Amino acid sequence: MKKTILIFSSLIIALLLFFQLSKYALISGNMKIEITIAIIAILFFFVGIYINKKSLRKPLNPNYSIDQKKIQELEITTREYEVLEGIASGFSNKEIAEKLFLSESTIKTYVSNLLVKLNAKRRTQALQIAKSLQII
Amino acid sequence: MKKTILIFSSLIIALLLFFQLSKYALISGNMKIEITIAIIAILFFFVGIYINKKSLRKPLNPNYSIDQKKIQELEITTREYEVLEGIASGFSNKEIAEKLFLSESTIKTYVSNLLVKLNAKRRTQALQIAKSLQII
DNA sequence: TTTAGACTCATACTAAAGTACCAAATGACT
DNA sequence: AGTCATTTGGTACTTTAGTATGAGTCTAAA
Repeated sequence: MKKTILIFSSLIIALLLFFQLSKYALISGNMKIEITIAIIAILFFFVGIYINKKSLRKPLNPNYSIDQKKIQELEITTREYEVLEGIASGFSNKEIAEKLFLSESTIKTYVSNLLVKLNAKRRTQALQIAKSLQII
Repeated sequence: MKKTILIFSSLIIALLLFFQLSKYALISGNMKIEITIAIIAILFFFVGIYINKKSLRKPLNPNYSIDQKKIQELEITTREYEVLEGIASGFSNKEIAEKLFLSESTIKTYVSNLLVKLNAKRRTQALQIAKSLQII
């Protein structure tokens, strides 16, 4: 936010200076009116692009935030969620077990729990549902 | 593409007209130079914003557009891709077979082909890879 | 100090998924 | 006419995945 204010203030100052300069140049007859207008047009064209880019960057990222509330609502525990992440990464139960230092049996238990909680029949369906619920 | 050209041409024409008008207004002394410049500045500011939005809409949505070239590069056939979509929707081989009016054997063949082409060991990994390659 | 929830693991299954081959029909291209 | 890629399917087999059930540990709360 502080940065934005700084950028905008310096922008305004620069523009004011530019106006004064262009006015002086016109009065002293060193510059044609068309060129002045063209320069201003180009300048503001890019200012518009710049401002627009700055303001657009923020409302775009939030598409990727995970819904923590939903996870709690579904009563998905920490371990279960870790297993879900493993599934999303394309790991087998054995691989997930190795990564979490657990036995494959334990992973199977968690997977079964997840399938019930997500109302899915398969891990791939669990992924699809988890994505639609934005919990992954 | 045709639309873009049309918009730009009409934009250029409008600008040329505006330039002529502003010059006339200045010569006839009906308008002050500062006002003219201010109008031009504001106009181009918004033109810049508009153009930017137009041109940004394409590189932004493409986060969700599938990479057809990649699909061809990987030599994934139509049927194989349809099966991949079925997997992404969380369906079992049998369910995919029913939806495509094929036997489960055939689906298995396609799945195996997909796994080779996507260099994956499991269907879940295939999904993860397919997503990272933006082909799904 | 019970109690409930989360975490852990095991056994014994059944059901999917996946592999390795093979084979035949089709359609486009040479 | 012959080649090539695609599509389709089958058999036999191995490997994962998933279910059902039971049980032990630990911790925080009632």
